[in-house]
Amino acid sequence: MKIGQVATKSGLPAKTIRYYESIGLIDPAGRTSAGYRAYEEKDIQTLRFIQRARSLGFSISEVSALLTLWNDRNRASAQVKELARRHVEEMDRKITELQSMKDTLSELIDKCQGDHRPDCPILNDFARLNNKAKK
Amino acid sequence: MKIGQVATKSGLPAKTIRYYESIGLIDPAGRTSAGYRAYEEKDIQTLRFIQRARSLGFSISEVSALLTLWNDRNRASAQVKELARRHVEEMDRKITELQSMKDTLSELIDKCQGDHRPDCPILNDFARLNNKAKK
DNA sequence: TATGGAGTTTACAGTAACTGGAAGGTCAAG
DNA sequence: CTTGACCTTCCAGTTACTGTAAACTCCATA
Repeated sequence: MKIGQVATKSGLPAKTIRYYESIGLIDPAGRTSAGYRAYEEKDIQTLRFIQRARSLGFSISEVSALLTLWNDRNRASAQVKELARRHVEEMDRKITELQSMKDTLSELIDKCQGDHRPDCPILNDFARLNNKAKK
Repeated sequence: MKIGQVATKSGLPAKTIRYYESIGLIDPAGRTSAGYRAYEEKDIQTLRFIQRARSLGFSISEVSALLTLWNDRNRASAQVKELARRHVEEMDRKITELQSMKDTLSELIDKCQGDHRPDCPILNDFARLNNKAKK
């Protein structure tokens, strides 16, 4: 199977598959006599695994660890769970941070008339000297 | 005032201030006879403005637009409000996406025993062929 | 058989927003 | 005069790709 088909089946762009190979996330594919990359079914499995993990926000290096665990018949599920739990915590931090930024900005927006006049509480706030903490 | 002091007062690393100058976000600073960058109070204002906007998640190019608006005595606050509203929408999208990823992963984690045995619903899910939609 | 188009190859550059590090100049204190 | 703290520039690295170019390879049709 050539890279285009694998791309379709795995949900990853051909370009991305080559990239993953280049950084060593996946093993180099075999080659046809013409130099085209040749894949098998199990490669699609691996690529889909990666696609799924990436879509859940795992970084490349986390995916790499996950792949190792996946290929380890003797792994303890506790290891995987721990990795996943840490990832969820990280996501929680990001969500909280985004939410807090959003709340702050939303408040500012509510205070702004948003008309033809130049007076704007949003810009005023940005320019204020001490806005580390909200009173 | 030299860059170190400005860094402290603005809340931005000196390195970052130089970077902002290099990409044209801020005007090149004046120089002392020794070649050191020399700043005035109003520069700190600007830098703090940038710091604040960046801390609220605006991209550099959005900050650039905001700066232009800030310096425009004839701006309409509606423009600023619109820019801010779009940014909030973007944040909302990100929050929703993160939350959804987190929910999916959390479910998987709940199903995993997390003990010494290798069986792991998390990895099983990653390896499954069709997990685009959850049934 | 020639040609065209789709798919493939590599290599290099660009993206966002910095951050780290090296090599060297400047300045005030001791 | 020598530290040590700051300052300068320049280049590389980070994350995870994506875009582009030039050059094959393959298959089908004219």
